Amino acid sequence: MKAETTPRSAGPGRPRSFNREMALTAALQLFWRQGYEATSLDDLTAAMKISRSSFYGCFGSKHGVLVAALESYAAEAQARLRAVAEAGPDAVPAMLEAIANPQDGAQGCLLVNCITELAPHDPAVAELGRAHIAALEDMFAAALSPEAPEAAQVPARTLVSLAIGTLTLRKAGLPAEEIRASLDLARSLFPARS
Amino acid sequence: MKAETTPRSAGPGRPRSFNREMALTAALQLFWRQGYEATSLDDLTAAMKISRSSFYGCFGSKHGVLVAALESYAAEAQARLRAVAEAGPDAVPAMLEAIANPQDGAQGCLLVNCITELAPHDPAVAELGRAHIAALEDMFAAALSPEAPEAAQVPARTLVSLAIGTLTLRKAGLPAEEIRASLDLARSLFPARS
DNA sequence: CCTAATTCAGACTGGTCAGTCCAGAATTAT
DNA sequence: ATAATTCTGGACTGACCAGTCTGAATTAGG
Repeated sequence: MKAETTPRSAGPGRPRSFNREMALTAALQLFWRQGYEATSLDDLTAAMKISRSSFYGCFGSKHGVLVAALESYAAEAQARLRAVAEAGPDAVPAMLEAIANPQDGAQGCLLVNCITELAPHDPAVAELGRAHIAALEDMFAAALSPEAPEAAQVPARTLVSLAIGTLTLRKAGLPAEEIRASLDLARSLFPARS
Repeated sequence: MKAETTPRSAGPGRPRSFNREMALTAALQLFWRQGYEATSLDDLTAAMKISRSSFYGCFGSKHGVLVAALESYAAEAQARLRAVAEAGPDAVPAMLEAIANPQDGAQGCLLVNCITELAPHDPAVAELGRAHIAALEDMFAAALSPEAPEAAQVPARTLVSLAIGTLTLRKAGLPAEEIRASLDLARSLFPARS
């Protein structure tokens, strides 16, 4: 039992001079834009505007801040998608659009990026990835079949695959209208109300 | 006009003591398993069994060998898929299976991996990725509608998205039977002969 | 004010990175 | 043979890597 890495609750001592959430968001953006291996600790501390000591004191390691960023990202992405799902009557098309055609430009989904880059050698990332995929599936299943979501798990998974694959097309730089045509077709195959 | 990086055709001088194709294949496997950034030059030269001098003399740079490996990979992957497409009457399901459920285990498609890791900052990789995706689309379109492939371009693109997305599910470690169920559903939505 | 606790800035560490270079080895042309 | 040309092993380079450490700054309690 030695030093904790998490904030030492209250008590005496100099207070932290930065906001953990803000710093985490800056790290998240950097990982999103550049990927994990391509992001150095100097990149991170510069973007987060904290020193190396603060970084290690607060997040433990480069991998630690990645995991924290992925958890934060997954929670926010799921909340956003849930809001889309509950917003209107045609949930499935809106959800497909929200995942596969986001406003964030061509940087894709942070979790998909990290699964592709790291999952085979990083169990923590793989586990977070599976959990996120399962959450997306559940939301699609609920939208496809509100009364019996468990019966719609397979088509829900197909839709998740399709949305994720479309992200790769975007990332490769395919023209937006070509992507839209393909998504429109996909939507037509999965009627929102069964 | 100085040294060429490609084999100086014939002429005097010591002949190369390694096989370029074999070395390239070793590099390809390494990039496939580890990704680009995570693969060091020491990793590469060890796997290729050549010295740094030979590496730079033959391939020019780490990025150069990646591009060569991607070109080789794309050609072989397309040839393999073409063979699958021409093998039997039910081309579309067989092609989906070949892409999304390969025997290579959970390392995905090298080109998809590299698009995700590098495309936004690497125009050469993005271009190779788009070309490969277009080639896959053309093959699916030909399988969907042999007489008028251009009319099937949109569903073909949808199928490519789906196959690529399924690869990500595999990479995250989803159980094989869950993936199979989703692929089976997708197949049922796209009848092979129109 | 003094002490304990905590954070912070940034110097420092040993190791690794991609890429260069050179001396020597291997081969062909003359 | 000898010269010309090319390849190869591996030492070398300067930059950068993730992570550690020291000492000063800042707070609360006594």
